[in-house]
This record gives sequence, structure tokens and C-alpha cells, in this order.
Amino acid sequence: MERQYNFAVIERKWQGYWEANKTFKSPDCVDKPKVYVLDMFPYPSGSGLHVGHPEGYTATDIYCRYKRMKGFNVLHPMGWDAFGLPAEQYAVDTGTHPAQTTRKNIETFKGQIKSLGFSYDWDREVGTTDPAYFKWTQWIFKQLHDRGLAYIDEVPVNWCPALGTVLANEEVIDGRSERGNHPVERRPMRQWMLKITAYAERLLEDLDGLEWPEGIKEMQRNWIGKSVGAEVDFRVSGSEEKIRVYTTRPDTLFGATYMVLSPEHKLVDSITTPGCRESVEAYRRHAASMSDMERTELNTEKTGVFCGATAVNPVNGQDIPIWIADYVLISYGTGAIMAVPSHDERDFEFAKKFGIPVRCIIEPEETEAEKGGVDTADVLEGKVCWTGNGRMINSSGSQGLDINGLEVAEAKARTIAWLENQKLGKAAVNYKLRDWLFSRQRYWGEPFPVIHMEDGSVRLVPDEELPLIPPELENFHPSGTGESPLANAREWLEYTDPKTGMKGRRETNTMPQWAGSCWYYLRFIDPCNDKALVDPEKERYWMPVDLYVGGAEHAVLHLLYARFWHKVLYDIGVVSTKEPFSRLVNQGMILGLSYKDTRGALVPSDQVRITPEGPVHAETSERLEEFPAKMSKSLKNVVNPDDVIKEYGADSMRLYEMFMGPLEAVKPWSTSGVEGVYRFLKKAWRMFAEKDISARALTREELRTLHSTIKKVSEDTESLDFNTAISQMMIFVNEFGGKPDLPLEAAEAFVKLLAPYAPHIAEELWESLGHSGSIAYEQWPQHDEQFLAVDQVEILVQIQGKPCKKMNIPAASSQDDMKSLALDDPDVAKALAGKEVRKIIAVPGRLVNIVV
RNA sequence: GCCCGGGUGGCGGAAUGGCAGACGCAACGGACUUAAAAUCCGUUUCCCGUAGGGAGUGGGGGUUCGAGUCCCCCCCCGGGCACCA
Repeated sequence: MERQYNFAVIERKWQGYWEANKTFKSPDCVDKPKVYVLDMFPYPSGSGLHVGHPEGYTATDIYCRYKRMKGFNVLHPMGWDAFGLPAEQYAVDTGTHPAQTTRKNIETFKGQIKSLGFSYDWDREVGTTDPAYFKWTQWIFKQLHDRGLAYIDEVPVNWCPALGTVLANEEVIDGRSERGNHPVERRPMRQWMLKITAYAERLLEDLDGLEWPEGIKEMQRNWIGKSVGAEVDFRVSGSEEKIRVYTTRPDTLFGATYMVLSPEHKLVDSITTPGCRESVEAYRRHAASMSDMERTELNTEKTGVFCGATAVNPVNGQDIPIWIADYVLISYGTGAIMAVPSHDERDFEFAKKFGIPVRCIIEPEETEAEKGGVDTADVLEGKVCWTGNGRMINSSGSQGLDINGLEVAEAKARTIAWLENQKLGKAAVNYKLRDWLFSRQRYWGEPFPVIHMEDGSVRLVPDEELPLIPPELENFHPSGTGESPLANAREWLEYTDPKTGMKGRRETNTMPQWAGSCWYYLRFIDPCNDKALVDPEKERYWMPVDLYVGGAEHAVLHLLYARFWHKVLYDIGVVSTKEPFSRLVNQGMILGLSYKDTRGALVPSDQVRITPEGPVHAETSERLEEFPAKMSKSLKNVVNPDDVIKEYGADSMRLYEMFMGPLEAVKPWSTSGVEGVYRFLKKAWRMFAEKDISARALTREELRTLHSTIKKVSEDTESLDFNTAISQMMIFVNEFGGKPDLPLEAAEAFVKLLAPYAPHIAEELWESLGHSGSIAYEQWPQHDEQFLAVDQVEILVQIQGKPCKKMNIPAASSQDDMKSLALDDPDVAKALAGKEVRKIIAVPGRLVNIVV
């Protein structure tokens, strides 16, 4: 055995071995417990892997390797989310076909991922841009369409001129594109929409059964945004028109002193009086010209105009004015509200500005008002808005409803019952969730299997003609009309029905990047099946995904979309589970070391000089402060895994990523930290290389160290607490490394414990112990409780909770024994002299506390 | 504003309500070496000191024999949502 730990040689050797022997190929449907462990597959960008990627991948890899040794059949695949904008933009700039860029990037990524020694079953690799894959993405779209879940709508969309495409709401941040930070404007366009709203309730309900971080579930709940209330019809005075409003506070109907229609509401035109028409038109034009960003960013000041008409409040017959204001959104509820300024902050603000009466109808609950620092008298006079609990006042009317004296919840129920009885309204539920804008004006995405026929009908491409492959293009520029570059591919575009001769034009939109990632976890189960998306038997064997690890940035979108598709596939019998991902874990972001000067200005890392006094600016020698910040090209603080692997090896890289801290925490990268785990591996290597592997029996103390290490590493690996598992292995090496020999029993167990974490060195050490073949399927060691026991324990005797004396006592001492041993101790007795012992608490194995 | 996370040495972080700071980094001292690298040993929360003592887990209160851990209030940092009636 080499004296030196030569990681480069070892890692090359074992990666070659695993590949040649297909060590990690997972058989389907075998008689073993299964576990499906999935990483969020990456978008293979041109810049390659950064240290954030391997964090989650290492975590899942450790877990998989551990599970294999525990006797599980493990599904652990990897693939590529390879459609997307960057490759297309590169094509626009250079003329390189996106497929070529994608192929090259995938190669780079694959090489980098392989160099980390992950135990993927590469025979299951899939890529979303592969026609054999997107055939089924297109097939799923057809299923959605057949079930009425895909429809075309003329909708105001987020048009980004710079990118030449439409973006989903989620891809627009503060009125600019998420990618590239370009301005975005609203523009009506014919688009494919997916009716995710039809699944809102199920998407909400089924969250409860998932083992996901509570925060992520909460974010999805908020995104779905269910609210319960009522729809109420208000008659427009002197007209047959009715305005339907949605409210969560039907109890406050008596406080409604005006109504508001959204500027886009279809009744605005017909009810506006001639005298008000001019100002209403002006206001509508003003509202239309504003982007979503301006509308939301300027939300400090409410705007609106009176339309001249009034409506009748159904509970008391009173006339109330109808206003037009953009604080009411056309896209939520009915696009119209009843305004209750006394008990709604937004209405209150609006009423104050326009001098509309505020009518208090709830007497605030006393303790709640006190707690919030609200003066009840102010509320009653309409000077302050109250949105909390209380009792209804001024709430009976000519129409027969009387809810005076009731609490909010009961008043709601009573009002709804009355409205339903009078046929004036009904209980209603609303969701914030909107239908999913599913079109993109791009080349590099899945083409829709759709033909628009000249008679106006929409025809779907038959299954046997799938996949529908995008045409070869020379020019990848957007068409400029808002259509994708596909609009330039005349031959591909034009279609003639072979039977009838009717002409048609293919859909020029493509699907968004989310499409391919919505179902890839299913394809891994049966990646080469050309008859079905997934074989039902294999699907039943492997699903659901038992552990899904990825970044929190996908908390809502990817995970919500994938759940939606999964439920549709469940409904048509393709999958057997209601939910795709039983357990979800988010790995925390890894930050880079960054520097700022005293004014707080950021200094790129290549302009920093480290001195014994701390970091200084390389040019000005100004003192700098070190702090962790998101890795970015501009800060020059990006750590490249290749460099780390080259210098310390993949095993050190893996170990360090896990040793930094809890998987889910945000952690700063530290190169000296890598050196620490590297030293540990070298020490472990020397423990084998420089010592005799002896056949002798272990001492009691050694047994205790060994078995407590087995216990801790097993438990912590199971619960993904990898940092503390590694600490325990370090303790093991610190103890056994100091001995003249290494007993074989301890050596073998240790190598097995290390194997999931640092697999290359573990394979090499395993071989050095005389074993042939891989350690990957060796049985995981089991600890024995009897070796953890000790004869003597050191306990602490406290008086009044203050430490007084440490003493060694038999570990098996009962509480009573402990008490008497403590009281009999001369030092304790001395400390207690003249005091009356009132109570003694004894915690076995820990301490005795004497209360005087 | 609302909803989630989170505040522990110089740093990353450990701690079933039971001796706070495991493990690692950095720093300092020492050994080995002609020297360096590598390695090994020791010290390292802060304050006062000779033994020894005092303070200490963002701040303030509380429960408890005992609180980093449980409860209430506040402050700060990170993330998400944001006129959703």
C-alpha cells in the first residue's frame, strides 16, 4: 500500500471501475425495498458547475450509498433540463445551433459531475431536448388538451422586447425580466394557457400529507391563496344591470359606502353617465398605459374616478356611488368590490382621499384593540379602520337582515344564509392562483403538437407522428412580430391535410422550460420506453420519489407545476400516486467570501490582498471587511469545483461540502476548511498505511469508540445530518490514529462508515484490507448497545444549581444512590454545613442538584 | 405591511430542559528538520488573577431545583409575498 494518499490516482481508478462494472445500475422491480432519491436536474449552462451544484448532489449520493449498504434497491438518476433561453441567445449571437451548444454543455457538466464520483445510474440519463424525451412532453400536452385543460386565450402578457418573448408572471421581477433584467411591457397576445386553477383545491389539500419544509408548503399555500367568502349582487340604480362582487367579509355589508369597478371591468362603459364619461375614459387610458410594475410600485397613493352611477346596497336599500379605481384588479374575484372603509385598510385609504363616508359597524373586541393600540372611540367615529374581531353594530336593515350583536364569524354565516335565501348572493371561494401561461415565442423549446387549420379549427398532431421536431434554421432571431423564429420556417410551418387538402399552419409558440422538468422524474423510471411514457409496473415499483433535493428557488413554480401535471397523469391513470415527491429537502446556498470597504462598497476578490492585519485593498491598501455574499462573476468570488478537486480531490470536496454545516443552511465557502477535511482523509489513510492491521481483540474503550461511532454515523446519515456524522468519524480517527496498530474489526467497520462520504478512498482502503470488488454493496455495520455502556460516570454535584464537586460514581447508580453518594462526599458536606437541605434532584448519569 | 427561517468564541458550527462551545478552521507556543513542506504535541469564550473567582448563547421579562433549549415582549439579519377585496 502506498504511504502517500494519492487521491488523483485513486479517484481515477475507482471512477473507471464503477463505470466499467456498471456498479450503480439499478434493476427494476426486484424483491428488495426500494428508495427513489432524486436531485433537481441542472440546466447545463456554458459556465459549468459551481460549488452550489455538488452540495445537493453529494447529499443525495451519500444517502444513496448508505441505503445500498442497508440493503435497498436505489434509484438515483441524473439528467438535463436543457431547453432554455441562453443557448438560443448564443445562437442569435453566433449562429451556433442551440442543439450543438446544448450537447457541448451537457458534456462539460457530465464530466464535472462524474469527477465527483456520484453513484448515478448513467444508463437512465435523460435530456429534455432529446426528441425521444420530448415526444412524451408533447404527448402530455395532448392529454391536457383532450381534458380541456389547455386553451388558447387572448391575454395581456409580459412582452419583453429585448428578449423577443413573452414571460410568465413569475419570470418578471419588479417589471423587469428575471433573466437579463430587461424592461417588460404588457401586450395582448394569443397564448396557450393551462388550467392549473382547476386543480387549485387538490394542490392545496394534498400539501398536508407531504414531508416538505413547512416554509415551502406555506409558500405554496400562499401562492394558491385560497379565500372563503361570498359573491353578492348589487343592482345598478335605475338600471337592470347587476354588479357582482366577491367579498371575504359579507358581515360588513352594512358598512359598504361605495363600490369600485376595476378599470377593465366590462360594465364600466355601460354604466358611466355622460357627465363622467370624459374623466372615466381618461382614467382608463391612464391605467392601461401603466405596466404592472407601475401599478404596484405606486401603490402608496390610491387613484380613481366616480363614474356617475350608483348601486343599491341589498341589505339596506341605500344608494352608494360606483367608482372606477385600479386598486381593484380585473384578474381576481369578479373585478368589482363593495368597499367598506371602516373595516378594510385599502378602502379606508381610498375613502379618506376622496371624502367618502366611513361607517363603523363593528365594535372592536376590547382586549384585541388594546393590544393593537387602537382607540375604540376612534373606530366608532370612523376615524380609524378596524379589521379585527368584534361585535356588529348598526347592522340591521329595511330588507329584513339583522346581525347586530353578533361576532364576526357568526355574522358572516348569517349574512350568507340570508343572501342565499333572498337569491342575492351565495357563499364563494376564490384563489389567487391564475392559469398558467404556457407559450413562449422561442425556438429552443418543445414545439406544440398543434396545427391551426384554415377553417379556424385546431388540430392535434396524431400520436404516431410524435415527436414533432423543430425545423433546422439558419437564423435564430425572433421574427419581430412577436412570433417565434419558427414563423420563419415556411416549409415546416405549412401543412396540408393529406386526405382533404385543407391547409393549416403549425403553432409557432413553443413550451416554456418548465414543461420538460414537470415530469422527468417519471422518465428516469423507464427512460427508453417508446411505447409509453412509463411502464405501469415499473412506475408502481419506484414511485413516489422518496427524497427530492434541490434549491429553494423552485419552492413554488417547478414544484407546483410538476404537482399539477402529476395529478393530471394520476387522473388519466398513468401514475399511481397522488403526489410525486414524498419528501423534499432544500439545500442552502453556498456563499463566496467577499470584501467591502468602509463605505460599504464591494471590492472584487482579485483586488484584495490578505495581510496579517486582515484584508486590504491591493491598490489603496485601505482596510477591508470580509463578509459572505452570493457568488457572482462581478465579485470574482466564484469557486470552481474543478480547481478544488484538482488540488484536494473529489473526496475532500464532497466531505467539505457536507462538513460546512447543516445541509439546509446558507453557508460561506472557505478554502482553508477544505484543507481541514483533506487533513482528516490523509490521517485516515496513514492510519491504514503506516500501521499493522492486527487481528487482536478490541479493548473495552476501543469497542466503545467504535460502536458509538457506528451509532452516530448511522443515525446522522439517516437524518441527513452529515456534518455531525463527519465530526464523529474525525473523533474515531483521532483516537485510533494514536495507537500503534489498527485492529481489523475496527478498520473494516470504519471504512464502511466512510464509504458513502468519501467513496474513492474507501474503495481503495477496502481493497487494501484484502477484499476484491467494490464496497458499495457491503453490509452497513450495526452497533451493539452493550459496548456503549460504561462502569463509572463522572457526575456533577450542584448546590442551588451552581457546580460544587465532580465525582466518579458507578454508572448504574440509582437516583437514591446518587443522592446519598453526593451527600456523603466530604467536600459536599462541607459546602452544605449549616444549611438545610430542602430537595435533591438526581439525573442518572448526569448530575445531582441539592436545593437548600 | 404580512408570512416563513435564523441570531452561540476570531470564523464554520456542536449541544434528549442537566458541566455551553463537540468537530473543524484560524491564531499562538513547542517538537521534528540545515531549511521548508508535511506531520506531531500543547494553548486558545471574555474579564480579574498566583492558587482561584466572576461574566457569558441578540436585548428585556417569565416558568423551572436547573433555560442556548420552553413561554411573553422587543431588536437585528436572511428569504418569500405584497392593493388578491
